[in-house]
Formats: sequence, structure tokens, C-alpha cells
Amino acid sequence: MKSNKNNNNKAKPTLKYIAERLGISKATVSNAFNNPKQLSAALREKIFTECQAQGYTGPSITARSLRTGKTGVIGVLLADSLAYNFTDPVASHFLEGVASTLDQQHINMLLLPSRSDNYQSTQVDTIPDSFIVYGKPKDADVLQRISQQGKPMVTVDFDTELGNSVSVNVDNHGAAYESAKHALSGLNDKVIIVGFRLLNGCDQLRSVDCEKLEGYTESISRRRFEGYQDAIQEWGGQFNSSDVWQFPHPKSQATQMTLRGLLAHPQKNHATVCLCMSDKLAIATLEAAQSLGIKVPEQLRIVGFDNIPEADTFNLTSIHQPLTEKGKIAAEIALGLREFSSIELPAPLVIRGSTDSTLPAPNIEFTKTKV
Amino acid sequence: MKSNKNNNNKAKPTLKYIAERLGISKATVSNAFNNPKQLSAALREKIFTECQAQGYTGPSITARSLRTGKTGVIGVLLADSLAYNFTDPVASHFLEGVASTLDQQHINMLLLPSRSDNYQSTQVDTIPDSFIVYGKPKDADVLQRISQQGKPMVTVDFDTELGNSVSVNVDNHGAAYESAKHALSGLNDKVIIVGFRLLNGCDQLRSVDCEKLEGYTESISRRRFEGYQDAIQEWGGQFNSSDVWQFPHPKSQATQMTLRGLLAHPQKNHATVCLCMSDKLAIATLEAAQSLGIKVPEQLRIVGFDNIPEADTFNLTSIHQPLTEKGKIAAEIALGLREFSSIELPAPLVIRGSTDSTLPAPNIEFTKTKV
DNA sequence: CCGACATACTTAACCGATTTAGTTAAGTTA
DNA sequence: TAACTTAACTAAATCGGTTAAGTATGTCGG
Repeated sequence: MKSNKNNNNKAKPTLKYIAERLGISKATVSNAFNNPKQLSAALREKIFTECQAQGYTGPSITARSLRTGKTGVIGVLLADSLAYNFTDPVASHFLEGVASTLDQQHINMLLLPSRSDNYQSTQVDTIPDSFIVYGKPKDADVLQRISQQGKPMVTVDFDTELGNSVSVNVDNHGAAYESAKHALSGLNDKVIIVGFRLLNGCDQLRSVDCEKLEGYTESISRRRFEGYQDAIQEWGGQFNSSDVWQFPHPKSQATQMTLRGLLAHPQKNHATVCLCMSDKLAIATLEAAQSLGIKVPEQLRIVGFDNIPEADTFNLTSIHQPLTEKGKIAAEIALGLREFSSIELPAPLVIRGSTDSTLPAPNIEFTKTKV
Repeated sequence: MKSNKNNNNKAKPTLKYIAERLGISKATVSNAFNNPKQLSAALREKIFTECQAQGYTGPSITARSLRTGKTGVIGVLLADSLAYNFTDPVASHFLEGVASTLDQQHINMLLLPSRSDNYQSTQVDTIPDSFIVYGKPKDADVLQRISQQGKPMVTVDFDTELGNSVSVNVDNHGAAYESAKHALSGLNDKVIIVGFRLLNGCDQLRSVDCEKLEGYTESISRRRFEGYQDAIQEWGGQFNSSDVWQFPHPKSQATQMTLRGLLAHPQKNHATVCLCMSDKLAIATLEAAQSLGIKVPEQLRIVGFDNIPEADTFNLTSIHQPLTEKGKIAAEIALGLREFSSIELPAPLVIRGSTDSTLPAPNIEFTKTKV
């Protein structure tokens, strides 16, 4: 039972073996698989029949890769763990888009979650023919290494100066600006900003001094923040630098309690605006508001970002990101199916009840009756 | 911007190139990476320095694979989607065990979720050197195809007659028997069985006629069921064939309502036993019981299976499966680090408050105060 | 001083395909 | 019929490594 060799003593069939059995050249067998037009239909049929009979399942992937210099694999570099990317709706819709394009092209996807890699395992990132980098990696070296390989790289949601790379973005700045302008219009009270990962290398629940922009990450959060900021400046209302917060986990108890603390203020019946950098955060904010009995949108307007399905369910004003399309486009660029140049997708504002009292009111059904 | 060729005109360095620059043979450079003992430390150092200088990151994976016939990749065939395996605690603990062994050995993991593959994409399953098959695939052909490649295969939670494969199991039958025996002791009333995937090719919420065993899947569910059945027969109490149910989704509303319906009976103050094939189902059952005001364990004894962390949290009697260890062992066998023979791990019963009133009572904190 | 034996490298065959530059036979055109 | 085209297939170089077998050099006990 210990043997892990082939049971039958017959060696694993190769293209050469098939060719010999049929008394033809290797090239023709190869063409049967890759260039059907190069040989007669009859012979091709005969070759396939023989392959079937000999249990030959097609050209060896490694041998082909060595010869062609292509592996048929695309690397998708993730900014977080695998688990996160499968759980988070924003990430998973993006990946779904990527996957759909790859499926069509019979390209395989190698998921590379970010972690501290040593020299050895670094080798896996030499496999792909091209890369999609979804979100700016904390470890900047990894981009450097990939770039050195000279393979095409498509960065999503951020830009880099590295060679041979282009980016796919939505207009984070403009969209944030529009959403803030909309939410602030007609009011003159306080606004708070609820974000994530604003600071470089510090992913803790805390308020962020918005004056020190240089400490901010060069990422979507930064761009969204600046969009909000521009709108706030035009508006001219009350806003102080301590009213920007970052939350590492939108669903944690700490986040919820902090949000309640921040919202306790509008009890004084002042209208207030909360600009959230993701729908998940917006939902948490809505939950906090409801638990305090604050009426949305009358006493508090909330806008989200991403327009995930729950934004519609809960009647939340948000910015629509074409997530699946973003994934498709990124894959198409990486595969050379589309021009290799950066692209910025539109991200329209979707107005719902959380900012407009003429629309159905936002509501989270509390799961008291949870079954 | 359209070029996706290497920016610098210098070709990508190869092992041969490094050797030539240093005026030594390819074999020596190769040995520097793979057989350090074959050359002097000084030369090895010199080689690495040159590699660094030329931007050579090590031997090409494809070329090495072609020559050695090994890819350094292990295939993990999943019975469900990727998302499921990352979410479900049982599956993710198992995978964690697999991953930890692979990390140590610098082996990469290729996750192969089950889906209907056509001839083209089938090719990816020719990459791995060996396979771990976690749970019986619905599509039996895939096992056939892998087996034909003559590569070692380790099946987990089920057995197969196919060549060159061994299995890793826990004693599902024995463990189920023990848990049932324990739960039934001293009682003489009704017992129900709450399971999953009992029927072949029919994964719907329904009661299952336990007399037609031939329609059952040849899997853990079947073995657990037979263990329960043996204990029930020895016990001799009331049990009729309509009291076996299968639930596709432990957390769905339909599951919860059905469970409530099944439990409505003990309102008559008869003690009853519920044998659940997973902790998730046991938790759902406990939830149903609490919502009906049924006292556990006084009026209803519940046993689970798997001993996931929540079983401890909620004081649920369960069967401990060494999940992470199972993963490690499966990987060790597949990699040849351990004897290539089938193994059955112990799965001891862990008695807690859901069957023993002298222990802390089981309780699910309702998330009314959910924040 | 000789053979035995490491030590440190080198040679060359080989892994299983792809692909460029042909060759051959049959068909077409003027 | 000579000259040219096309269809159908072949020969051989090549991709970038690994490894068994072999060679040269030095070391050392007797």
C-alpha cells in the first residue's frame, strides 16, 4: 500500500507516445489539440480516438508552459485574508467579475492573500502571466517584486508608479463629493465622517486628526475623504478635525458603541449628517441611530458607499460601484483583451430614504424575532 | 503604454545565464539552490550575489516541474463552494490543519471546489502531485479522473474503492452509537434524528424514510445514522421511520420552524431525545426548544456532533472531532511524510449540560440586545 | 610513494511539449 | 505540360531546468 507509483506498469502516455503509435509526427498530434485547421478532420478524429484509448488527457501543462512561456494563470493579489475576501460583499462581487472573465478565457486564478512571505514561498508569485492587485497591499515590497518580473499588472482601487501597470478605479473623489453635497444641502449643523483604514499602518478604532493628511494612506479612503472635505468646505458648516473616525470592524461591538456615543449629540434635535465610507459602516450607523431612537433622515442623514444589496434592502442612500464590472474590466485588461491603459468608471449617487424623507424610510429589522 | 513586454531590453535571466557569467556550469548553479552540500560555501555565496545582481529569483518553476515531474502543489478537492469552506467552522478548521502542514513543507495548495467541469478546465486537476478529497464529491467522475492519473489520493470522511487511495476518518458509527446510548439512557420516550445530506442526490428539507437505507449516501451521514440506529435498537424505545429528518441549511428559517414543529410534542412533559448530526443543527434545535419554553435537558436532551467552539459556549453535549489534526494527518499522508495507509481517529463523547442536568445548563443568549 | 577516498565541479541526457522552416503530393492555371 | 499554389504533414531546435555519471584535485594513512 505504500507505493505511490502508477498501479499499471505502463508509463503515463505522452504526446510523443501517441504520435509513435499512430506512426505520425509529434507536431501533428500537437496541432490536433492547438491548430485544428492544420490537419485533416479524419486524422484529427483518429488522433483523439487514440488519445482516449491510451488515457491521454491532453498536453502536459508544465511542458506547454515551459515552451510557450505562458502558464495560463493570472495572479490576484488580495489586500486581506482569503476568508475576508469571500465574506465581504464588496470583495466577493469584484472577484465574481474577475472569475467570470477568466472562465470564458479558460484562464486559472491564483489567489495570493497578503502575508509575510519568505524567499521560498515567494516563488509562487512567479507563476502567473499577469496580475490583478485588489487594494493596496500593506507590504509594498510585493508590488516591487512583481513589477521586476516585467509582467503586466492591473491595480484596482489604487495607483502605483511602478512600471508596466495600469489601474482600474471609480471616481472616489467625485462620488464622495457628490454624496456629501447632496447630504449636506439645506442643513447647517454638524457632520461626522465614518471611515476605515485612513491612517498609514494604524488600523485601530480611533478618531483621526484630519489636518495631518500626510499620515493618510494613499488609497480609496484618502480620496473619499478629500471628496467629503471639498464638499464640506463649500458648504461652510460646522466640522472639526476630531469628527473623522476610522473603524477596523464595522460589525464589532466596539464600533457600535462608539457610533452611539458619536450620535448621542443629535438628541438635542439638531439635524446632523453622517458620511460613511462603506455601506457596512452606514448600516452600523443606522443601527446605532435606531437603538437611540434617532429618526433617519429627519434627525440624521446617512450616506453609504458601494451600494451593496443591503443598501437597497435598508433604503440607504449610497454610491453605486459597478463591482462586478470592475472585476471583469480588470481581468480583460490583464489578459490583453482590452487596451492596456488606466480607466476610471463612473460611480453614480443613488438617493434613498436615509437622506430623503419623501422616500421610504430606512429601517433595520431588529432580529429580536430571530429564529 | 500598450506594450506588455519587458521594459528593459535585457532578457529575463536564466540559470544558464548566471552560470555563463560566472564561468561555471549550470549544474553547479542548480546545486547552489537545491544541494548546498555539493559545492563550497564560498562559491555558493558568490552565485547568490550574482543572482541578486542580475535579478534572478531562482529556478523557473515550470522548468523544474517538467524535469522532476513534481509541481510542489497539492490539490484539495472540496465538496462545496469555496465560500462555504471558508465560512463553515468544521471545514475551515480542517483546512487550517492542512495548510499548517503544507506551509512547513513549502507546498502550495490548489483549492478545487466541485463544479461541473468541461474537458478544458479539467486540465487544472493535472497540476497537483497528490490530492486530498474532503468529503464525497457529488460528481463521482472527478475521483475517477484523478485516480486515472495514478497520483496518491487521501479521502477524508469517506472511503472509495479507487486505486492508490487511503482515507482519514473518525469512527462516525461508534461515536454516534456512544452519543445516542448516553442520551437515551434512563429514558423511555421518543427520539428524533436531525441530520443532513442523508439521501443521495436529494438535498431538500424533508423527512426521510429510514427503512430504505439503500437510498442513503455512502457518507458520514449514513454512518452516523447507523450508529444512532444501533443504539436505538438496543434501547428498544419508541422510534418510527418518519422521525429522521434532513436539513440543507441549519440556520434557515424553514429549518427553525420545522424543528419547532417537531419539538411541539414534548409540551406534554415527556422527556425526549434529539440526536443531531452536527453542532450547527444542535444549536438550531436548542434555539427552537428555548423559543418554545422547553427545558433542556430536563424535557429534552440534545446531542451534537463535531464539538465546534460554540458547543462549549452553549454547553452542548457533542462528539469531539480532532478537526485540525485530521487536516494535518491528511496532508502528511498525501505528502508521504506518514505511512500511506488508512487511519481512523478517535472521536470521544464530550458530555455537557444539554444531556446532563448536573452540569451547567445550555443556553443561547438571544441577540435581542444585538449591537 | 601509492592507492583510497573525499571534495568540488562538469558533461550530457532528459523532461514533454511548441513552433519555425521545411518537404511532399495533389490540384490548378495558363 | 510547365509553373505555381495549396493542403497536409515532418524534422529538429528549443524552452529552463535536474541529475546520474564522470573527472580532476587534494588529503591521508601506511
